[in-house]
Amino acid sequence: MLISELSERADVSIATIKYYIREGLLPKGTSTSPTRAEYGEQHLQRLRLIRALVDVGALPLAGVRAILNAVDDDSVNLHYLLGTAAYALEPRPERPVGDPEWDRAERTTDELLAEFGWKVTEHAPARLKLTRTLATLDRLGWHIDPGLLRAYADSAARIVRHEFGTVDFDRPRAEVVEYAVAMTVLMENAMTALHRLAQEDMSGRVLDTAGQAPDAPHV
Amino acid sequence: MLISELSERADVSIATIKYYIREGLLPKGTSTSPTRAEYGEQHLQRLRLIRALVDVGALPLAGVRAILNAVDDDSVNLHYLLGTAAYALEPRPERPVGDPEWDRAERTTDELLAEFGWKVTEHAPARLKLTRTLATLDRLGWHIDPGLLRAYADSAARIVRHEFGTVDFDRPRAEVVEYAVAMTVLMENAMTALHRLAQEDMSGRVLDTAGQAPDAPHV
DNA sequence: CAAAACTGGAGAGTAGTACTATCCAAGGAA
DNA sequence: TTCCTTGGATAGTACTACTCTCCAGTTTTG
Repeated sequence: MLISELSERADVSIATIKYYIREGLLPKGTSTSPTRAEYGEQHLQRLRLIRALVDVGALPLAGVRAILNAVDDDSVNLHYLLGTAAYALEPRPERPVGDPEWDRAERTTDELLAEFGWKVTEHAPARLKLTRTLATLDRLGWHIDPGLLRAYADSAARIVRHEFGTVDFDRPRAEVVEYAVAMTVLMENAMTALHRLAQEDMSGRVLDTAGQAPDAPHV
Repeated sequence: MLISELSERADVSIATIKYYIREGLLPKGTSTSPTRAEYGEQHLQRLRLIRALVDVGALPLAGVRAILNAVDDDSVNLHYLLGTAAYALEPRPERPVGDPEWDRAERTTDELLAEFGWKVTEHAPARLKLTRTLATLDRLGWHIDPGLLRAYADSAARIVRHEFGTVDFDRPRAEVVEYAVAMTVLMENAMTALHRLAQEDMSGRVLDTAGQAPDAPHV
């Protein structure tokens, strides 16, 4: 197909497709004449994946590029690829030194990981993210209930067992790899959405709502 | 305290503090002379909350402003405030018409909400977010296992019960309100971080990792 | 008491991200 | 043959979140 058809089928403007090609997110079409190039189904699928990661996953293009490079590199195994996705999802926060809140948060994180027997690398972005969140809450004067944290971790473990149960590792690598990336990025969205829905339901049950509708934003 | 002390204690540059005041995120200090103004502890706390929402919660400043306006408005009850926070967290996605994937996803969302008995408004951003995520996965050719979705929802319900258990509704309103906002925004971070940590652990157990370390980004 | 440093306030300038628009000459379709 | 589309390149735009510079008045310091 020509670029115009690709543009229409993926619902992405030609200018944007050209931009993605320039930026190395999408491979070039195969030239058939000096002013014509042919695009295939794989271009369409890739374009849809990019849009999904950008629109739904809210990833910066640099992150998308990092993930796609790893996806395309056959020497990268799946565990490592998931790691790459995790890195792309989060800019690496640097660890402040001599910060009492950070040190306390780090201890809490380490204890939790030990308690659940989770083996993750020292520099896993998610580990730093958790630590930073706990340190920030501490700095704001709120100390998180350890039981709540354990409930989160317990839920995470349960969910991940479910997720891995749905992966068919016998399918072609490219397919498994794209599925894994979509799982990591998109289902995280679904999870936070469900969290907020449960919160809205619970807050409606617990709190007085008489006279105020919660369906109009207060901006 | 003067602006320089506020800047130092909150670890935010004077220029940025001035910018926040201009943008209406932070109230002015009380002027003591034409070139001097006094800032109090509440300025410091507010500044820390802004930084937490921006840095850890990755909220845009417009979203932070919307939340803070609702926090400061005593006529806004807690249920409504949580709704405001939810709106600030997500730009309202518009609903495409005549899109088969979207319609299927919407049906899945509605069924799930009905099954769990969650009462949420029609236009809840989280509801649209979930629908959009499911529609996107559908468009990419992956159909989510209903059991997995139910596992997510189940975890969300369990977590929210825990969260509401830790809130002391008898404390002063300002305190409860800030706690609720922090809960919504920051603990979501903690949740996704734990999800990724559980994923890394599981992927290390299930997949071959020989010869490759997952702790260096593939960029 | 004079020089240096700091203050609040205002406006302009900057860096990064993600496009979007314009131009061009060569090909193809009506 | 006339018009439209194409690939390729370059420049421009919109938005966000600061950051810088300037100013005149005010403290602080030597």
